[in-house]
Amino acid sequence: MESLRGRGRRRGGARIAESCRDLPMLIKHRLEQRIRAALERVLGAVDPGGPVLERPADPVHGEYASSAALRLARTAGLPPRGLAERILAALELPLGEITAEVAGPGFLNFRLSPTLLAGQLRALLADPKGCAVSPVAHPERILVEFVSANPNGPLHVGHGRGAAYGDSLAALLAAVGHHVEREYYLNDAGRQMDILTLSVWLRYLEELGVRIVLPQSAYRGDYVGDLARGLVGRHGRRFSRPLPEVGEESDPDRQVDAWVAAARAALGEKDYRKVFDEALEAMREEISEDLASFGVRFDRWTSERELRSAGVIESLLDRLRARHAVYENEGALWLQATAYGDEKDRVLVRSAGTYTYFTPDLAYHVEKADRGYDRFIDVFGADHHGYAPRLHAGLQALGIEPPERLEVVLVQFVTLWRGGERARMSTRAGDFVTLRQLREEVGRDAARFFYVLRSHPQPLDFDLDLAVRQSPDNPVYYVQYAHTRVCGLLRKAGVDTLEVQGLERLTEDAERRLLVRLAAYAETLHEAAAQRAPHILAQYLRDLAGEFHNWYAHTPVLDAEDGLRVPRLALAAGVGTVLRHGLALIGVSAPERM
RNA sequence: GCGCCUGUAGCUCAAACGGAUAGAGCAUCGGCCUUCUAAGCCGGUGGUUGCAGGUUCGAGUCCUGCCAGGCGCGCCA
Repeated sequence: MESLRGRGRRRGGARIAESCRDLPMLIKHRLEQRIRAALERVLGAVDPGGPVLERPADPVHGEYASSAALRLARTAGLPPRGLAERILAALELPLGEITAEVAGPGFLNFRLSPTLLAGQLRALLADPKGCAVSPVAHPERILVEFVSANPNGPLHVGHGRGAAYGDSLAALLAAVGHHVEREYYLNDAGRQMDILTLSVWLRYLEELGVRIVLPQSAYRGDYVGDLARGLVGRHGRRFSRPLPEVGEESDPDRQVDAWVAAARAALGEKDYRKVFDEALEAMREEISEDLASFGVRFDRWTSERELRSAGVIESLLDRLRARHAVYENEGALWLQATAYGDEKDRVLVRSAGTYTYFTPDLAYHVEKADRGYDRFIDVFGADHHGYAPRLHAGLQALGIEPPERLEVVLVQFVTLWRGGERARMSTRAGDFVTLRQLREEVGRDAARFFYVLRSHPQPLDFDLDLAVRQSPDNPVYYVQYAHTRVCGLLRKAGVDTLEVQGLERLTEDAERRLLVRLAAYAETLHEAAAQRAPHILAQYLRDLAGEFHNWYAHTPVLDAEDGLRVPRLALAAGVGTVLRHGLALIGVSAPERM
């Protein structure tokens, strides 16, 4: 956990602080340290055996609570409440800022003073761009690799979840002070690309009037036909050849490989490469456009093909051989993955001489490690979970330490429902709803918010009919509307710069709840980033919007009684600032009017 | 068969290394627009947290065993 920089604001201070990184935004951590210190004074060095500080569900228990006395009562040989009293006596609280009391069976409850809350809001308003979020104590260079869908078909709604998750995660990590890069690994060299090339060529022949039968493993989505028609448009009959004769194979994989070989022979290397390149380029562009209009941009697209031609695979194999981590068996080259925690040894070079999917991917991860990141996070679909131990094994075999530098996050599947029925999603069969269709139907904001509202290890049911039909009821509008209302208030008030005095007078229950919620924003971001869980942020924003709507509906702002207008405007401005900041992190717009 | 993930209101989901009365949205029922945007607010109904044990002051959360679903277990990617 990060430690706080700088000292806390003293009570009653009207001055606006120093620089934003010195602001005491993480009250929680500051309080936590004091409690630990008090525990040590009372009991000596002990393991608190659990969290020292929690957030009680019920506001009557204060803003923070500690259950440490309950847990430590036995080892201390004291009744819980008695121990809590002693801890309380030993606690050096910032006087006038936080009050504490013993409650219930032995909880310590903490309440933030209006002065402290006012200071938090002041700090927030002084830093609208960064929301006064103090950075982590140890910023890391982090690479987040996500989506990385094979360029052999359009992105579908499953990829959309990975895109929304990965982008939001990267934004969160950056917001708490890490140096973050977003990367897409483009599998543009593998067997799947050959199969796409074959599929496009066969469709192309069909466009020219040849009767064809697609091999079982070929791609058959509509987009393949689009690619084929593009070829016809640009190149006419340039790729026209007699349909090759390919013998029957019982194994679909071998069958399609035979077809690929036949297509390559028929077209010749140059024309084969041309079809390949055009299909690849068209897919790459489509993917990148889809992502861009989904609000997702990558700092880097790493091409497998370029990695290969740079010789990374050969040097990977050399390094593995030098470390005696590979062996030959039945004509194939195997990684001794079982020696590094994997369930099975893994083939790197097939007996046919080609590489498996794993080999260039491992080389890619080695290249990432060589680039010097402190951490690289892979966002994978849940179907890849068996793949993580393999990558870890490969890196360990190379002596790349520590193992936790590679973090694999698994995002569960999206099940799509349409007309009350599950829609199957298979790239190969071309039977899927694309990310583009989703965006066009439900809109980018709603789609991104919906995706990220659910925790990523949880399978997601995406009901298209519902998402379309209920779009005005979608939670994203609820949050956006709160922002709109803030903008309306400030617009009507006609103020550019807000005075930040008198904030201590915001003492209504609803105002206090909002102040507390705003003060917790920074620690919420830290929590969400540390847990790799953007949904924590999304849920926070929804809660904040809810508390704001409630307050707004019952509290006059522009016509507030004596002297409350300015503080209330400031409070609204604080809400607007956090909503804008938080929505930006999850790629959702914050409109000024709706 | 083995491994990973999941099981919470009618539906979709929250619940921060175990904490106080398990919360939202949708749906449903009833109120609130001459007053800062009703894409809103207030209230009601709705729960044996899959089942059975265990650990302890305390379990949706941890352990064991069942049940149900998803995914994986390839010289596919």
